[in-house]
Amino acid sequence: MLSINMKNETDIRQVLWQLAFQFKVSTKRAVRDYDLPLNGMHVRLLQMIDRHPDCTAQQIAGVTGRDKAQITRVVKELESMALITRTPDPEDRRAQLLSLNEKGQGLMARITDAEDEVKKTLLKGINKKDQNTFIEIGNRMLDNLRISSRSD
Amino acid sequence: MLSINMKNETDIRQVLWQLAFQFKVSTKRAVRDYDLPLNGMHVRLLQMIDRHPDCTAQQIAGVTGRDKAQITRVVKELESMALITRTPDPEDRRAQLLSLNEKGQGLMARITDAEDEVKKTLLKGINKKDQNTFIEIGNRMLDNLRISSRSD
DNA sequence: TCAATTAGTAGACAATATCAACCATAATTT
DNA sequence: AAATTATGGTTGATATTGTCTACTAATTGA
Repeated sequence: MLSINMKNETDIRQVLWQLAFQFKVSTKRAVRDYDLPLNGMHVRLLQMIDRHPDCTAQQIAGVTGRDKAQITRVVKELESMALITRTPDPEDRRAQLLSLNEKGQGLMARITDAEDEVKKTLLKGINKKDQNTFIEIGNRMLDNLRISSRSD
Repeated sequence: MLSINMKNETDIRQVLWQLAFQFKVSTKRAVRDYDLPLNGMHVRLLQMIDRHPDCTAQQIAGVTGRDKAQITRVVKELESMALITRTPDPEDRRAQLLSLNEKGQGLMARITDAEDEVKKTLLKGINKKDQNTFIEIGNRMLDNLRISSRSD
């Protein structure tokens, strides 16, 4: 057999890409199964706003690494769906503070249910210690990538 | 401080999404820095074909989980860029065997260079054992997701 | 032989990402 | 204060990626 199989060894890239893709697909399906009229970015932003109340679009763009134009659009959609409210930042009249309204919070609770199911599937048979190890190593990788892109 | 921060604990979702996104961005930048006229899917498919010579579009769709229509399109683009060749499968005249031609192989070598740099950055300071642990746990998660989506 | 599958294609469309130009406000410089 | 520069957000254009349906040709199985 020798080293003929080298090209087939599991690559970190494969794992990352596949994992992200499969997770996205699973989440999408779960959200759909819960009859939530939301796409991936809607879900993502609602979560961000839920986690960071009174954040600004700019902050979300920074944390997620997405383009601010994209954030603007999704935020506008969420507002037109009456899920979030935008209030001008008293400290800086250019900025707007984002927060979930009641309807948004209700939906968020159902999103959480849907995602918890996916998480339960994802983590089946993986003990707490391994989960933490995975997250810890993953975060170190993230730091590596973020640092390198800062000094572009 | 108490448990006020619970909502901010690092979530496996955050790690997966961020990692995939940042990795994609880094790879894209690296490919661009090498002046390779390719988008993400081009790169992805070239890699697949390089790793699995004489594979079919269907196999790629299966392994990556992507829609076969999408594969068809990218394959056609790669062919029109004269990077791959399609030969009818003698065993099954519906199928076509994909392989890199000389130009494709040359490009592939440069893609590998670009991606190796990203990988080097990603894995900086993470020892081999941790890398393997990460991949191993990641693969277990992948199996979980794949199994669950089979029995839809 | 005939029905059910399967590999690939094509069209339409939704979702996500990127880029540049722009406005209003804020911060900085002179 | 006036001019300049930087920042938060918006808009438009466009590229890329993902999904769904319908279709053809070839294969498989009963």
